Amino acid sequence: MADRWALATAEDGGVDVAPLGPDGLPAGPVRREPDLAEAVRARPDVTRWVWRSTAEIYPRLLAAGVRVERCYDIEAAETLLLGHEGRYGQPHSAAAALARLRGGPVPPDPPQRSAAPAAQSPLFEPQGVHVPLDDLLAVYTEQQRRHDRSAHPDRLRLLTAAESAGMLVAAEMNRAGLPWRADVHREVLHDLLGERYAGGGEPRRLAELAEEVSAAFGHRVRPDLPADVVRAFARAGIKVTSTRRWELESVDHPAVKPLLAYKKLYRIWVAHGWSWLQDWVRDGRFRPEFLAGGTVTGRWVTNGGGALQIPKVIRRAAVADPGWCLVVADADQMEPRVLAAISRDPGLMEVAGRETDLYQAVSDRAFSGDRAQAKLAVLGAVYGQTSGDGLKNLAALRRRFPRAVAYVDDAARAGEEGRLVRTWLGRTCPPAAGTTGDDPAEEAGMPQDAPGPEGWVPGHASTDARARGRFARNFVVQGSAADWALLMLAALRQACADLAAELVFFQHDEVIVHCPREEADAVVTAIREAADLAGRLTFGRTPVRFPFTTAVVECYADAK
DNA sequence: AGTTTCGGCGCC
DNA sequence: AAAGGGCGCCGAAACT
Repeated sequence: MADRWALATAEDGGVDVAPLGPDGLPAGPVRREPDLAEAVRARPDVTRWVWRSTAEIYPRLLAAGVRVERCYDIEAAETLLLGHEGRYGQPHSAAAALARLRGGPVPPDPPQRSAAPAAQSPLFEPQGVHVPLDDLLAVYTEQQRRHDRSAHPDRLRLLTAAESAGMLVAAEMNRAGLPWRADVHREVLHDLLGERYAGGGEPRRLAELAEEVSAAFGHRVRPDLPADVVRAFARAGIKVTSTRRWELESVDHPAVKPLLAYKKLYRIWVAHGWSWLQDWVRDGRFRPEFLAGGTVTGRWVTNGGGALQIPKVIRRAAVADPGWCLVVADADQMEPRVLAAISRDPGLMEVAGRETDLYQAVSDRAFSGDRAQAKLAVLGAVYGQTSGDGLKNLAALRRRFPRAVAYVDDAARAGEEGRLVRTWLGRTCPPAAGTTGDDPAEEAGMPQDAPGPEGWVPGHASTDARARGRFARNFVVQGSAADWALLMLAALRQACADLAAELVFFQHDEVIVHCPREEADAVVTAIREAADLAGRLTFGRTPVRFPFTTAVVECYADAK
């Protein structure tokens, strides 16, 4: 039996399947099967399913208890290939790809489905899209050629495989959910916010703090309205331009303290309060919808529930099932390690070749032991800091790690000049990212670095172009880190397949595995091995190591 | 009345 | 000390 098969869904709920040869062409007759899940279940030796969209097909398989080993997601591949070819933003559906191949009107992509809170059962899946198997295969074989035509076909193929694996992991995580104790969550809310009042208004603690703020000003002020607060400070003779915390912190006025306390708690209340619990937690699981490849850098996003922004205090409610535990694993200083790997800077690679604290080692070499300064400098280089201490320290960083800084500087220049910028594996930055995209000069194809209405700024680039430069600078690091993280996840997923362990959470450089206590050691080992393997696969032979800090805990809040 | 943008802040 | 990258979320404000 061929290890690679193609699959196309049909209107009547059935599927067409066909084995593929090593060249990607059909190696046997197309078979019509009445049921998707049974068609896949009946072929356990298939190691890779080639299909249109994992997000639309795999949840149906998981619901029927069918797991697949690998897949090739044609629409995810199309997105990556279009970006790589500098055709960012063109429709990525299989139907659009086919139209481009055959000539003819290219259909726009269907609108994105919005998230459904867990409280509403998703009974009504949208009407599926069905592309005939022959058409899918035409797109697929052309995609193989497009991979081959790229500058680094091996890397781009790896990226497509990793993105496809990410789609599988996301679907499995969406099915599993993060173990969540609603009772613990309510306790935390009550401790922080006090009782709720009937009528749905502010809880007690927020109401008290609002009273304190009003009392401090001597008149009624609503702390949740920035305009109200700015006006109140003005009446008190204090000029503030916003109510951001860092600005208020330097203001000497008795309202500041309760105001800052209010804002902190208000945030918990509106974003992760009782209504969040109602909407997103069901049957002991928090169920966000993870979307692999949801950002241009390759980082994931979640649809609903703010799953990637769970405040530290709220993590108290993420508790393993009885007899199980959470293995919480956090990659140590992922971004500078990735910068070392992609820039091949000898000094930074040497530092990143140890598992010990990278920022401490950088500071020993370039900042006379001041770790905080070293960290600021490194992050400033990665984020494109333009002022402040980070910029000053950038010079020291450049002296000691010239290739690393040059690498991100080159990316920034390419971004400013509107050239394509890619991650290590070939994910491509959209040329106009970081801007509003509605600049008339861009539409008219004028030079991207023409001075804008704000006039010429030092650095020989418009404000817009410099924003693109910062974006591109960050993109190569953040995006290459996402490349590595995807491969790490894929490897970890395969290791967990032999265990009862389930991946339940992923956040850029952090992963949570829910497993029986007796599997914890095996999972910790699997994470370490997955990180090593991902480092080798992604970046080739480098001395750079990717250590994780792991914690085996019952409660997420107890990790680190 | 419904939709989009803004402000502020949570996470990395 | 000062405000650089990526996101999502919510209510209010600003629109159609």
